[in-house]
Amino acid sequence: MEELSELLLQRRRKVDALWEAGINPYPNDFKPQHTSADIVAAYGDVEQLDAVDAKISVAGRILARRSFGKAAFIQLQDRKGRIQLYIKKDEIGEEAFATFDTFDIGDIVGAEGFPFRTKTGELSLHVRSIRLLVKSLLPLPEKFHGLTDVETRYRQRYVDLIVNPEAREIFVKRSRIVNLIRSFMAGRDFLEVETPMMHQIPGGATARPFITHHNTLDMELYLRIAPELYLKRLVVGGMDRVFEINRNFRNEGISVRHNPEFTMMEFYQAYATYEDLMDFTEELFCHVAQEILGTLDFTNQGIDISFQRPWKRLTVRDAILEYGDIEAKQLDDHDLALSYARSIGLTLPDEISSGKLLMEIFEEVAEHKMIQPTFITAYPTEVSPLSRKNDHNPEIVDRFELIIGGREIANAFSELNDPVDQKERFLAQVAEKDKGDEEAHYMDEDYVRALEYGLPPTAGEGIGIDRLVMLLTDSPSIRDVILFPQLRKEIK
RNA sequence: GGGCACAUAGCUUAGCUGGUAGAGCAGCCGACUCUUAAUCGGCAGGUCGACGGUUCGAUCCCGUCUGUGCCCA
Repeated sequence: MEELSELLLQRRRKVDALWEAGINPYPNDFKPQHTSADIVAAYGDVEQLDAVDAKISVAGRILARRSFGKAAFIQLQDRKGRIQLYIKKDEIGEEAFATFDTFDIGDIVGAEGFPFRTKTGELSLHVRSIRLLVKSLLPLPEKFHGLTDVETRYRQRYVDLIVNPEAREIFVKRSRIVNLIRSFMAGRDFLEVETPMMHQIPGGATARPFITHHNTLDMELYLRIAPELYLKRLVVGGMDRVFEINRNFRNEGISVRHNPEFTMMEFYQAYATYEDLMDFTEELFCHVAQEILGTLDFTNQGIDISFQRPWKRLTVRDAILEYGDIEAKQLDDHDLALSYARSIGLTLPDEISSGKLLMEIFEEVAEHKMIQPTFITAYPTEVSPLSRKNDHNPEIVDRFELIIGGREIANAFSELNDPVDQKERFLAQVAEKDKGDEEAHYMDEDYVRALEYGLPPTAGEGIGIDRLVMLLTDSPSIRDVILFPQLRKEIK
């Protein structure tokens, strides 16, 4: 048995005392008929409440307590918010008041009473009866500063949610954002589907996968890094408009922008191009921002961001020329571009390809500077093994990434649907993998077979939901928008 | 993986040049029938993240480890 501080022993003794008195400290027979928000909605505008003879019942956690000997106020928190309760000895009786006196901050109670206003005008519940529903054994953080230690906030999110209303608001907003996206997609006749999270061949992105093992099949499996190849198989199957909102897993570093598991929406639309998806993305993001924020102009971490359309569109090359300190002639010459890249601090091998070099320079000099929504287009073919080649220039593909606040938020392209070309691109990736590139694609023969049946001309897109939520909730870290972010093992 | 910073009571924290810790809230006892960071009186609560080292003596200086944050790869 662990040693408990006096503080924790006191609570445990109270529970023991309740059991001894024949009172269950964990009953489950109280049915609240109202929430704190119901009371505000019904009586928030009513000045004279003397005549109101409503019977209100609420349940929630005691967050604060102000006692006066024969009367007391408590702050009750339920799923909708907070409401003040007024408890008077005269009203509930001597015995009940003595019991009430043993209730602690953190306990969950059920109460019944009628609405009234205090002398200072605060809408409150005048309690006729109050019962303990759950005895809490652990003290909550203090009322004024709340819980600020970030480690505890992430490890014990339940405490964060109890004492920090702004934490709860973020997750309420997150839920609303996802719902808005779902209904937007449904409104465009997209079908929501679920494809495997466990892949025999990880594909659809350049990333290191998590590896697991299936015992009965005695087979290695990979947690998916993207659903892309399965969703496009569905388009082959005639499901012309599909989307999936779900988790991807990438075995990479953890930072304010990266969690090993994160949420993406991927969607595929047959007979559409990547250019159609730029318009689509503007419409979707503006719809969500308007509903969540009530505006298209907002601030994120102190920086003004505007979703006013149309959004800027730039090629990778033009973005480098605009934001970097390099001339076109220099950038277009491989050797000059390489020495430029090294001059700005990049460590690159001599044999780096032109496409990879271009992307390295782009990420170093341009990406983080693009604060306003910007579609970056004309990606090198060799870094885009699943994208359709541009009809006029086979060195680039019909692809865009959406950058907002200096971060990649979405990635989309017209899909490569030529099975011969796709097989060649896979083989090129396999060659890269053999050379030691752990992020290169695997060969997926079945995916090529699906393309051989015929993938309609299609465009597809992935949107990082966590990063979108960060943007719309003004959160500095991805951990603030993921309920239980990944952390190291807790030390005892 | 590299650099910098942080770890003191349940929570939020102070702690000088090295002499084994102080507060607010929460808690306990008492007073108080309209408070809202309620108020007033009293009390209790600490292996100073862990392990080593230096020292007569370490929360403090040094090293290693663990966890966390920020920056970089």
